[in-house]
Amino acid sequence: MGTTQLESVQEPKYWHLKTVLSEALDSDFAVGEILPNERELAARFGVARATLRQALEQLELEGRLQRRRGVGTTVAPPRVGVAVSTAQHDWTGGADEAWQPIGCTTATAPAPVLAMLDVESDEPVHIVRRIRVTQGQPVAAELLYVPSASVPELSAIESSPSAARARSVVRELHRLGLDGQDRSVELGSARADDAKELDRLPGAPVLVVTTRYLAAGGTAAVSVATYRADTCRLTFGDSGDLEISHPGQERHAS
Amino acid sequence: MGTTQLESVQEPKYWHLKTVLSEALDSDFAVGEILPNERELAARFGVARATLRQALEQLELEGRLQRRRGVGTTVAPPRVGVAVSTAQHDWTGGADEAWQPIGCTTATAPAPVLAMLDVESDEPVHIVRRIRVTQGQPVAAELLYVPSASVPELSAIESSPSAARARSVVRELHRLGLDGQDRSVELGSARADDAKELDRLPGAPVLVVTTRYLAAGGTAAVSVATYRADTCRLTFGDSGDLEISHPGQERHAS
DNA sequence: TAGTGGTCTAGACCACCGT
DNA sequence: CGGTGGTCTAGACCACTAA
Repeated sequence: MGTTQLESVQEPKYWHLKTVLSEALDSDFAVGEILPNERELAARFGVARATLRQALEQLELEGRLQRRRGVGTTVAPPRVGVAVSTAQHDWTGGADEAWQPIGCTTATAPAPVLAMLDVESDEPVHIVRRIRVTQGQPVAAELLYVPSASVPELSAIESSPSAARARSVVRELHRLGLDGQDRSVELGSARADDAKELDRLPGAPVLVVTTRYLAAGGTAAVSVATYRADTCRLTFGDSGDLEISHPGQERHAS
Repeated sequence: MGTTQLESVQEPKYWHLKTVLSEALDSDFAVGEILPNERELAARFGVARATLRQALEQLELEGRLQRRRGVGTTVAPPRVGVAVSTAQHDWTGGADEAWQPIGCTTATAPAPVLAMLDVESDEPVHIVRRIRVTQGQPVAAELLYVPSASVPELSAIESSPSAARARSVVRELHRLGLDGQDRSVELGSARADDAKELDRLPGAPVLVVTTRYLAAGGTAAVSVATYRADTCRLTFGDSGDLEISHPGQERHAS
């Protein structure tokens, strides 16, 4: 009769811990503040460190915490909204929020990408490496696969430096007007090279945005961009191709 | 001199394990096949079970494996592409791929949702619960927040059954033509109730799609949909509002 | 060098599923 | 019931950062 939910102790410890910590973050901590270290937190809650870590991992996954080896655990700022639509493809460099070409190689594309490109399996394509920086922080690393056919004017300058050739490829790509673009988003884990660019450890959760750029009835290029899942909120502006506003830039815990 | 990368053994065991397993999955296993259990796999690779589990978790995160308590670990099929755009909002029920209204309550919206709605903090809104099913599998659970002002014709029938009222709200919502929709995607972990609908454990990784439906110059409704991150690939059709095709329905390991 | 988070171990018990 | 994955423990050592 009087038993108010005495049976529901089936809840795992780490899950309960996560809830408690989450509420503490809302009320007792400011953004950027550093938490006590894991060993102390574990002792304070009377659990093993592995259990405490399971809770912290969840909170980091949700973008509430940020952990750095050798430093500590800090309260993360709200996720930054990054626009993923309306031809950011048109900006090459410089601006405060833009893609920065890093380098360019020529090789055959991996199978999943090949399936989206209109090229032969053994035909090498340009692979441009770009980094997206927002508010001083790297948020995404991209591989842009561009068939030679899409940038016919690029034959002679093969021996130019990698970063310069990257810019050339992107510039040439601009000359093709885009007819549209297919896009998909899925969860992934950062490869070693992506992790390095994103200042994360390998295996960190990322949002993989695959974009197929359509031009002249075919696939002009394919982009595979990996966004930091802990710090990013991808925004899409479907409002009738109007100017995209910056919707939820400010959002706080409540 | 002749040392070819002898120093790079800094790679964590679980990371190397993941790579080895991933390649084994590509070559030696078919979709749906069950793997040896964790204790045996750990023994076979000469690592602790916790380490083996770390590798399996990564592979599950990437949608390569599916694990079910009491059953075992199976090879997952390729992720299913689910369209997240172009008014699926217009289908109420029945079709093979659609939202199924489950129930409806009336309460005040949580703070983040409130910030997107044009209502007072204490004003209750309709909260419609819907499930999205694709190919017989539940892929998403949604909470649709609808201010009373958006569905003015709905006053009298308060006492109808929950599922019926859910359908009514959605039907009424259709009468407003949509002017557009803002959408964002971020990583989250499944709440207990969502996890139940999605046939997953609480905390499972999900893609949270937040949509703001615009009508008559204001926000007509806000949808918060949580998609299973392990089985779903969200697709967006930006190709000039054309008919959306079903792009990567077939993709295999290579 | 001291302190942090990241990795790893070798166990134990529990919740769940099918038989 | 036996077997599976899920949770939890109490340690140990390592890689990294900053003072």
